[in-house]
Amino acid sequence: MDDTRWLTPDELRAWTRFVAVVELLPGILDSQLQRDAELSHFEYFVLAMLSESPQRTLRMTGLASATNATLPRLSHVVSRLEKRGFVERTACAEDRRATNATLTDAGWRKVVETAPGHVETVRENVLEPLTEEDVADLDRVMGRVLAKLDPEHRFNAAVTRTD
Amino acid sequence: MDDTRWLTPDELRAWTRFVAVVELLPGILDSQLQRDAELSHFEYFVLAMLSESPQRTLRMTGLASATNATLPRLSHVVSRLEKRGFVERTACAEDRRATNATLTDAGWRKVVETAPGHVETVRENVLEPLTEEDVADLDRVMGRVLAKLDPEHRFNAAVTRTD
DNA sequence: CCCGATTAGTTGTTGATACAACTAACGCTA
DNA sequence: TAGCGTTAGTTGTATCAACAACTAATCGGG
Repeated sequence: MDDTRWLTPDELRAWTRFVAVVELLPGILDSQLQRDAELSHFEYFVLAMLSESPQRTLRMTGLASATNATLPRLSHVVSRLEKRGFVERTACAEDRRATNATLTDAGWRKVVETAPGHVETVRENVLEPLTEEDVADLDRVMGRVLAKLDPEHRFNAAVTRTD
Repeated sequence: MDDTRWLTPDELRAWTRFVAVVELLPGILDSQLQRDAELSHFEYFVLAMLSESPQRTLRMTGLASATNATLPRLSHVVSRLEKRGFVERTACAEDRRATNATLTDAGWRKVVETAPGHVETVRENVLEPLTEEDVADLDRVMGRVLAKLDPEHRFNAAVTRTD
């Protein structure tokens, strides 16, 4: 009945630590951004993805897939960002079903002024305690896991590409 | 004005992949547990922490800190689990302000029958794509990050301990 | 022994996400 | 060009988490 392949002690310890970090990290990122920019990490991520896109514009579907959001979720978030003046919706010329989300100048400035604090948080909490070799190992290991979780390389498409 | 220490290309790539995994993993864990056991990952985690504790019992405060939950959040979750018969609240004898949360027999059975599927999901999505060396590196790197994020070793106290 | 401060926990409200249902537009085929 | 299936996006509802306010019990001086 029980043909479960349980984790070895080494695997268990690695997994336990990993899942702890996965639980803790979002809270760290969210609270710094919330405090300093009144942005959730996801909202910041949406703005950042747009800021790196040609014309600072992406289709809703493309943006959803790049941020791993469902379309309904993204639609709500973009509505909020639109109310705050950071994003603009424009009709898509080629396909009248589609909607383009464009980063406004105010949105661009928001990203520019928010990024340093965010980077500092990442550096302090994640990169700082790591050696150069650790960073290389992290990159390799996460690359392998990511290949499993996101084989299509949809997530964060602008930056993640290996090729 | 801009004395930000930006990320090097290597750091950026490692971070980008890491944050992608951090975004994707909770959804994977949640949906498997929701589908197979009607439990969120957090609910499962609460039950699992209790199952590993002496007398299958923990104070609310201790359970909150071990699961990185605020007390209000935990209180609500325990209420739900109590309604479903998996957990019982009992008054604490030594400190009448305190409440003990105890895993019931039904809760224990729930953990026992849910664990294999969960472990299988973890194995398939995280451990499978990794070599033995990768697992060791993951353990080391996460240990270092965790030491920064959770210096008190409160999270998952039963298993994470190094000593 | 009593009063302020702290600790433990619960409850209510507000905001965000998931899920489902819906509208609108495209595209293929007959 | 009519109709069916698919794709793009929005809107409404139910659930869960964060935050604040609250109650109750303990602790630590005077």
